[in-house]
Amino acid sequence: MAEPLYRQIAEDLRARIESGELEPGSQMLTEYELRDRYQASRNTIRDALRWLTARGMIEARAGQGTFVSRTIDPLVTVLSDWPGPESARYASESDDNGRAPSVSLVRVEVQEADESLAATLRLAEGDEVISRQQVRYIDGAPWSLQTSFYPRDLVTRGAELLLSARDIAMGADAYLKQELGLEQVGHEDRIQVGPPTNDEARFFKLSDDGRISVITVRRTCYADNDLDVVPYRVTVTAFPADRNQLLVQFGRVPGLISRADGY
Amino acid sequence: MAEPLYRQIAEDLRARIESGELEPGSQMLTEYELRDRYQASRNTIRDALRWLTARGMIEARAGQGTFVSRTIDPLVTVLSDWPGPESARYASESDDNGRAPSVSLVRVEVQEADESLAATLRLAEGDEVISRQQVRYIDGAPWSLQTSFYPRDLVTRGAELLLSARDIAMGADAYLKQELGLEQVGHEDRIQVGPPTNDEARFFKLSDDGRISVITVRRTCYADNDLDVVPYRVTVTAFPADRNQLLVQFGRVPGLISRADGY
DNA sequence: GCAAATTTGTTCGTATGTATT
DNA sequence: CAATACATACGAACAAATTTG
Repeated sequence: MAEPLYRQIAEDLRARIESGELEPGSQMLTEYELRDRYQASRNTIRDALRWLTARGMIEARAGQGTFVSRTIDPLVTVLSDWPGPESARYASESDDNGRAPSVSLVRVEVQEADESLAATLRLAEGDEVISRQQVRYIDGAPWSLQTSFYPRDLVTRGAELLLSARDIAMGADAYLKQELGLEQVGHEDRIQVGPPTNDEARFFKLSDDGRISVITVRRTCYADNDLDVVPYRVTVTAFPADRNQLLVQFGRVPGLISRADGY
Repeated sequence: MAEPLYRQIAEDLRARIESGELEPGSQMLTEYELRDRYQASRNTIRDALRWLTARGMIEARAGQGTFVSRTIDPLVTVLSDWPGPESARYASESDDNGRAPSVSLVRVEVQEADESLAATLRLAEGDEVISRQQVRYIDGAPWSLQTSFYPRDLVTRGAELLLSARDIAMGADAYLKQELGLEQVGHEDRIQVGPPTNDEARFFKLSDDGRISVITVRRTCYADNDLDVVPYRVTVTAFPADRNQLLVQFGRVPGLISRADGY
């Protein structure tokens, strides 16, 4: 057997979708109709449909039918211009498409730093950190989930608004500068991609087949400290890969004002 | 039925894997043994295993058995320090793990620009471009696939080595500067994640279930031109998401020398 | 609001094919 | 070649979700 039957059927359907014969959003034949059409068992048809589902080309809705996937217009997040977790500049990132973004209220917790977080923030494992979580919605659908971690120490030193479950109106960066003289001089983003956690799948309403990956951006922000730089915040953002893209700009590029200050 | 049987079984196995009871690399019980163990049919067991496979937790090998996945030590590619497609600095990116990287010979072709490429390089659709393709291996396994596109015009103006199917020893950037005075002043990276194309799946030996996403970085490089900047190269790199991470640094961060020149 | 019809989801049993040891 | 283990394929029945009358 050169190709299994279910793959042949899947390839045939794929060709019809890619040729445009089956339009995005349109309903496909039912499993029983496809069984008759291809002279195969329903289970074999289901294997073929599963193959297409795994590639995001179709989606099945129980009780309704199977539909050709619509392509999502991705939201582009500019990392190099990314102001931080609680900035007012969110709205401007996507309104070029006329979509309505919104940001949830902040959920604030005091947690103990795990090993990885402690190492990044140069704390001891178990030291307390403030976690500030925000959700970003577009047209009412959850789009990204962001959690910032600050050493508890910053509150002790005067940045008490970090414990407030509201947006910091001036932005966290400006606030930390005003209260503590803490100024960001650099940051590092680690980008990794993997299957969603159960929480993420539930939160973003991702199909539970693990098909859609989540892009995780872990940003460490650094402030000046005489000779060295010290980390003062870690921000972890989860972006479902089916609706997000990232953009990074360096130096002089069209549409970006050159910044001579080093970042 | 709160949870389908196959999901209950999958969750039980997942818990055993995550607890360490089933070690990475170890062989799991066979489908028939699991059928007896869980008092379910073999097909239901297979549904449970498929669920775990979709999450990359296990992998089945026909004729051998099913095994708990080993975690791959990811290669971290530093985008902000990424010199370009044909630099000699590749080797230094991963040898901290003692792995052996290598870069394939270049495959050079003259192609016609498609709509997207033409728009980015400010050409007309169908204009000729030079494509230079390279493969990167680590320990003999394909790790990333990179294709750079240059306007054909650059060869006419004197950069004839672009048509040579060998590495440009001094690096493409230095070569273009020497021959044409073309100097990179900025670049933009667009990062997107999606299922592999058939070609990518075959090339990277990804399982054909579409489980592992591919990170695509599309870099546009800009050179100076009096008032404006002009694009002169597009580099598209495909990174299988199971073995790659990206790192982006801005401003002053530990381990990075601050660059005051704007990028 | 309920009942029927439609459609996908889950589960079982069985048989045969293919890859590996 | 034989044994083992996963892969493919078929048929059947019932459950759950959704729409429709």
